[in-house]
Amino acid sequence: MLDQPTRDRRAEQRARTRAEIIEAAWEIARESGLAGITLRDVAARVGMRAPSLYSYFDSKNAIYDAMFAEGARDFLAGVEALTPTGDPLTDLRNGMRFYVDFATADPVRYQLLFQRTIPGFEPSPESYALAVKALEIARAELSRLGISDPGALDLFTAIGAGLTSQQFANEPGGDRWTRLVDPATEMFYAYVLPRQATRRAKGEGQ
Amino acid sequence: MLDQPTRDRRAEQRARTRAEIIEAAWEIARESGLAGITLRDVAARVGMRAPSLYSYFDSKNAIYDAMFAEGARDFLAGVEALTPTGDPLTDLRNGMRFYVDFATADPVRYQLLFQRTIPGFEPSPESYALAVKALEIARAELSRLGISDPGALDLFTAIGAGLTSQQFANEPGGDRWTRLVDPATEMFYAYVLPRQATRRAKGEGQ
DNA sequence: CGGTTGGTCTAACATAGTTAGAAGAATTGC
DNA sequence: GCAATTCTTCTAACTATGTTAGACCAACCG
Repeated sequence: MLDQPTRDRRAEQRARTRAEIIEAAWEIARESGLAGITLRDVAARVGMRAPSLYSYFDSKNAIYDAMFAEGARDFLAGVEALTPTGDPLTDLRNGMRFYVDFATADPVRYQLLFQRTIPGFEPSPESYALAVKALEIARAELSRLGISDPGALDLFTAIGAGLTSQQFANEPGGDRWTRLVDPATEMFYAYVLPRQATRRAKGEGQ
Repeated sequence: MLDQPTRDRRAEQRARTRAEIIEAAWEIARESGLAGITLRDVAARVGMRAPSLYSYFDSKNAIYDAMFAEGARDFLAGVEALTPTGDPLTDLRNGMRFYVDFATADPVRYQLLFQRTIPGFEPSPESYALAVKALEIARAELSRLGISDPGALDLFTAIGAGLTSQQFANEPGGDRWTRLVDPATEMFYAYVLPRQATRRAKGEGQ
């Protein structure tokens, strides 16, 4: 029973250091912006010199990618935690509200996840898949609410993205746009409702 | 009649060179992205070395600012060229259509004007004022259509911005979101119409 | 205990934006 | 017409940043 060490202490230490590096990068990003991250600063914050980071990440973009993956996991977890009530308007409102809250809770994270703002950075397929999965859940949920037109989902996400991006671009920290989540949801729902009814009447929905 | 030279040839030459530099910067941006502009490349394209550009612009960001101003002037000219028909739905559609077309016609220009994507770059007040003026025209137009609720304008711009940003972020070059301009406009109009009627009935509008 | 692996370092490179200061060209003033 | 001034361009260099090469040292493994 005392044979083979079940823990790989080396790997554990390595994972801890990686997490520490990511955390330092988040801190710097929140203080100086996403683009304000420099490897020398990150390294200094974890008590290293810049080149040492390359034992843990292949490149600066690999650090961004790890941050992206972390953010995408948080987003996915939040989406999965949404508990549909069955009332379409309420569920739509909660969905858009979650999106906007997620964005305003950590603008830097939002910028990394949903805006193409780091020159030369693209998330790896694995990281991106997390974000895609969250959207797929949203799509399935809308479908469950009877909104199966793909254009409707695109329109819905565009409204959420528009409110958020306008907020950040024109009045960061304020709520001039984000306070429009409820009316925007009502607008959207009022628009898709009759179409949905028509489709159902024609036997297209289910 | 032959006294004082009415033309300042020096200034004219200077203005020409400045324009040439800006044009070279646009070319590089369209080829390699906004962030792909390097002063050495720009200089090479106009037959100079990088430091010489500093005779014409205080910094790289000053070049971005001149590009921003040029784009904002184009946008403003387009907005002013919109000729309202008086039919609200048509005018709204034309307005959003113009915005989306302007964006897709030159993504790099759109990125510079409407997204915060160049680290450390902020348009100068003079340049920004041009963009603000365009929005002011849009606001006045909506007001003329009877839509005087400020939230309505914000919602309208958010929809346009959302469709555009989703298009660029998720399917650059395609039309999955931009083709939703017409339905989105109808959705918006159907939403504000009754409210507008109510306000008018109450004597709030004019 | 000796060899291997892994982590950290210093030194250095390439590419950026930017500055200093010299050299040359164009314009202006007498 | 020439001298002084101003403008333009250049080379050289500085700083900052991502990244690589290679040495050193400690920890682990047989």
